[in-house]
Amino acid sequence: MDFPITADGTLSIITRESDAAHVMAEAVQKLFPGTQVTIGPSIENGFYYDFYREKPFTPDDLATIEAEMKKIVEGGKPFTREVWPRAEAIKFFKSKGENFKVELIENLPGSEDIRIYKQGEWLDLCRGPHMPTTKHVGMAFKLTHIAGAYWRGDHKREQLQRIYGTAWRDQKELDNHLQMVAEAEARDHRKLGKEMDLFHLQEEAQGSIFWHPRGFTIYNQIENYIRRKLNGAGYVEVKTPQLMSSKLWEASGHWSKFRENMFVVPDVVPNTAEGEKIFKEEPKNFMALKPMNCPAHIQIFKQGLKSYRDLPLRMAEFGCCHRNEAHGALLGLMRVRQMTQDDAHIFCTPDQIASEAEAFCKLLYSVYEDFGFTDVHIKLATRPDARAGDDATWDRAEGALATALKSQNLEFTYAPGEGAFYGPKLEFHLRDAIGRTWQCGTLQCDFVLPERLDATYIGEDGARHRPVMLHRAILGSLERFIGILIEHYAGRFPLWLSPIQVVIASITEAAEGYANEAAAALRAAGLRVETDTRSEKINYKIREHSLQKIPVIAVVGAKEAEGRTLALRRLGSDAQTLISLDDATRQLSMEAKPHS
RNA sequence: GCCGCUGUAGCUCAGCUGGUAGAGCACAUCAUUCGUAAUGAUGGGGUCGGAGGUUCGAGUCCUCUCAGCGGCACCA
Repeated sequence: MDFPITADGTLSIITRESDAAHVMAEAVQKLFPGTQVTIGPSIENGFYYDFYREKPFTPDDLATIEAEMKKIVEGGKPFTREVWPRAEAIKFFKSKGENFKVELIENLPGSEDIRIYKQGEWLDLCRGPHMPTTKHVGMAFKLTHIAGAYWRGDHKREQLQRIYGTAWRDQKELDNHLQMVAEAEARDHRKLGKEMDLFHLQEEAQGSIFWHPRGFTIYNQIENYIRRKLNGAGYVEVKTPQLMSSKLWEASGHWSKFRENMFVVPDVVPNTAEGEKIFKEEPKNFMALKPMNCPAHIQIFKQGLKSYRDLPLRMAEFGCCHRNEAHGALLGLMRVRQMTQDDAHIFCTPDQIASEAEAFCKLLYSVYEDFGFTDVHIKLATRPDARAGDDATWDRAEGALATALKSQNLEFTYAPGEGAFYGPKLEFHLRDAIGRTWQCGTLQCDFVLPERLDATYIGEDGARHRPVMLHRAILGSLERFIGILIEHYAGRFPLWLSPIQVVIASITEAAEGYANEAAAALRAAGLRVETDTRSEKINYKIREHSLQKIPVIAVVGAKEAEGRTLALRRLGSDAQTLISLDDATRQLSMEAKPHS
């Protein structure tokens, strides 16, 4: 950096990544003439640059580009900063056929300088700053992958070719980083899900999960845990229909806005004869699999008269929802077409929003703490362009959510324009193994749906009033949350969640009877226990169950049978503790007791 | 949905320029009864995601299609 700082702001000392992006762009333009440059920011652990080129880059091109980059780095060309008049900059980039740069400059606010960074002959429009020379980039970089991306993030605009890379101070740092990426990939929930026999997916039900017995044990533990939490927090639980008439979705507004993502079922009896059309007649009425639970919950709310004394009414459902997600969006457990939300709707008065929002945040954090999540990223998504409701209502709703966060000193960032059409929302994001963040918890403030579906309560004044509806979920969907949980624990679940808590492995046939007896004792205490009495060596059994990430292996041989003891071995340790069967039962069942 | 990559036994993967499929693990059987991360032997198992095409002949080339993966877009 070779200019004084004149404005307030934070300055990232490390500009290596954006330097590397510039070097990459120069290399690409040298190797692939005619390629247009667009933008190339630094990102977490790396950088990317988007190029416009008819022919996409191939994985082989990456090595060629890297080699060219190394030449540029060795050249040690100084980065120099220039400020150009707008018109000249536009003229220059136009003459080079850099249409995207021209568009960028034209869209810069009039007051802003057109800053150009040069590295020898090559130059780029850039805010900067940069290090003194290209040599400062160093050799510890690597281009990691290629992807498509839209110009300006707009799917109606040109598709660009994005090249991602990562750059570090020295080879050791780079190796470290690559090593960490490899380790993170080993925690991938899809890989562990297969290895640990938790669930699977297949073509015939793409985007929907086949839960295996072990995976479903985890699922049930979590559902039961949330149920206890909700009971303790004053919720009531309901169950609503899977299929409902399109009329209800029309009334709620979802039919017009989200129909293309709904699974619609014609309300017609199909033909069964071979060779005939499936439907005799063009269907007139349609049903839809519910993509969300709120309209159904309002139907329950509307049964009978509600008084202000009934509010806040917190209605929960483990609601199974279907959304016809775009094919390219599906991803393991993280993005599915059938999901079960830990959903609830709080019907309340406007005065109650703040206290309910606050109580919800507390509840959410107590749940996340039980699972050991500390890295939670909160976003407050505000009014989108296409929305229902007037601005005064939006002001109130956004204010209430912000207040709830501030009152608990929770840090958050604004996501302008990303709210739902009916109201603003809080999003609670968690990270997966490779650092991607996923929305899990949410709290949404809705003044619109109660209006559309005509929910009312009788106020103190004897008149009908509109309740406010708070949509909220803590886990989000069981599927996604379990996906994140698998990666979070790297498959090593705490005892209360582990599908199999104890494996009793016998050393010889003579111990088989005692192994079964001990298993029965542990099961009677509520533990999930399996026995392994195969005629295999104990080393073999230990290895197998350790790889299966069984938290406790109890070895029994003649000695244990004789003394009615268990030799316990914990996952991740090779220490053995000899303990009486009675004590083990007490101790393990205590430890396996789920949270509440 | 868009761009790119991938798709071979239950799993992980090999199969160069086209000549009618291989390994390890797993599984089955037999032997072994062996104290804390892999006992040995034998055996069964795939037509190479699907459809079509080129060819005397295709896992290997071409077209279409489906799915998965990496991103992008979307996400009530």
